[in-house]
Amino acid sequence: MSPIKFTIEKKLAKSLGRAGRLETPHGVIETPAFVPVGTKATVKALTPKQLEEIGAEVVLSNTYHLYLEPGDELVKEAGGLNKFMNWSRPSMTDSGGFQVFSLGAAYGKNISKIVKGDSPLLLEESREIRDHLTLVDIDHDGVMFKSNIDGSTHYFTPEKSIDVQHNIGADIIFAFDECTSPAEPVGYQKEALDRTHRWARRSLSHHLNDAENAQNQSIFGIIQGGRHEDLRKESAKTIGNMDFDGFGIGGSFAKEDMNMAVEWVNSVLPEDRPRHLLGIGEPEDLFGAIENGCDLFDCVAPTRIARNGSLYTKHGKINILNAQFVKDFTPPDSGCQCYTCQNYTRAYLAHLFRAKEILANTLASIHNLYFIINLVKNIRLSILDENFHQFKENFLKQFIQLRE
RNA sequence: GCGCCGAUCGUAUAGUGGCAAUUACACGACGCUGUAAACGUCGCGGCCUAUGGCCUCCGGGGGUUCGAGUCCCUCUCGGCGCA
Repeated sequence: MSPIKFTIEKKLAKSLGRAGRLETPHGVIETPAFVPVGTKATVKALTPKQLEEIGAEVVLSNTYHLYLEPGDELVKEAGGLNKFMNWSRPSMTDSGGFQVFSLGAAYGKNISKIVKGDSPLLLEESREIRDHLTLVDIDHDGVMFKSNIDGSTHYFTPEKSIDVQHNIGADIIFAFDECTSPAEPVGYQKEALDRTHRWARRSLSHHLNDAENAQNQSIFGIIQGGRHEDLRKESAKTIGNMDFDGFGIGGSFAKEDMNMAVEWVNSVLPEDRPRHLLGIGEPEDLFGAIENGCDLFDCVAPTRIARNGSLYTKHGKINILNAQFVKDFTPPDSGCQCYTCQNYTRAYLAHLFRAKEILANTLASIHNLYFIINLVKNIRLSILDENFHQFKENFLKQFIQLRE
């Protein structure tokens, strides 16, 4: 008996999209929904109260980070993630699978899990030999991590990840997977995919063997397969046939074929369980992902770019540090109903950022998260109101700026 | 008046014969997609027939030298000391 319950309220005509509700032990998530990332049991620069006011329905923390600091046992002792961080709504933890990528293939390199379709990384002939220094060593059974904090080594297996996630105690946990680099050739993607599938099976059975935790926590399996249709479909079939409560879609895409890759996967996955597109969350990406059947999205982008001075507006992103905003006394995004836009000007934010004042991070994060969360809520409404396509067109027409 | 020290990109600095010249901050721009991230990258004298070339440049003037931010003389300004 799964601790979560997913119901589809309305389907989008002639596509895989849907609006629904996901009931969890800490309350309901109306889907599609954006999930703010609170890696170390905090969404950086924001209090849980601010998160609630913004409209966040769920947050995602990270197994690897909490294991290292302050330690999953301590989180358990504190009463679990929700109690520890004073968050009363639903919670999730990522399994650490992303760190296999970010501390591994991506370590020290200018590489992102999403690359442009014309990126040289995708060309066979430009691929480098995998010999650069990383903090990760993958083997059949698990992954050796070298802590980015103090250099100590830690071995993660699927069982270890699940144990840690049980201690942390989020409502939804993820199977331990290997998030691959988009620069990996298809042969490696296949090898990694088989490993991820074996690890999924082990994650699931280890979770279900712990009856007490399995009663309170649900587990999502993760689909991989890079940008290859056959691998993606194989993965969706394999993971979809396992008894997971929901699914995560992970790994690397070419930006341009993300919609297609998501469509490959979601056309194979059982439709009665929620699908979480891991790590995706730029506005222009959300429409396609929702249209192609994804229900949940987490992404660091809104909060990270906020702290670095980029703000979403209905006309695209702006860099508030640009000289043109120094004397701009209009709100960051005029018409926006968030606390920041209701009370502060671009000039003030520009000042806070230039002065490196800590409030800059908070006000910018409030705005960007509100922007994205509200965008997804409005997409949801547009599905219920049957005007998704009109809403999408109107939004993107304004948002995708015509650059020169 | 005498002596000593100092003057280099907006600011603070590095540089004791090969230098368009170090570093930091500031400034300008860009990037960030399951957070190694309040971070990172690039630019910051001018011009061009521009992965190279030319001109100008380290308070002013003069000198030594193949070559001077660097050595010498002198002036200006500033600091300190002695009168």
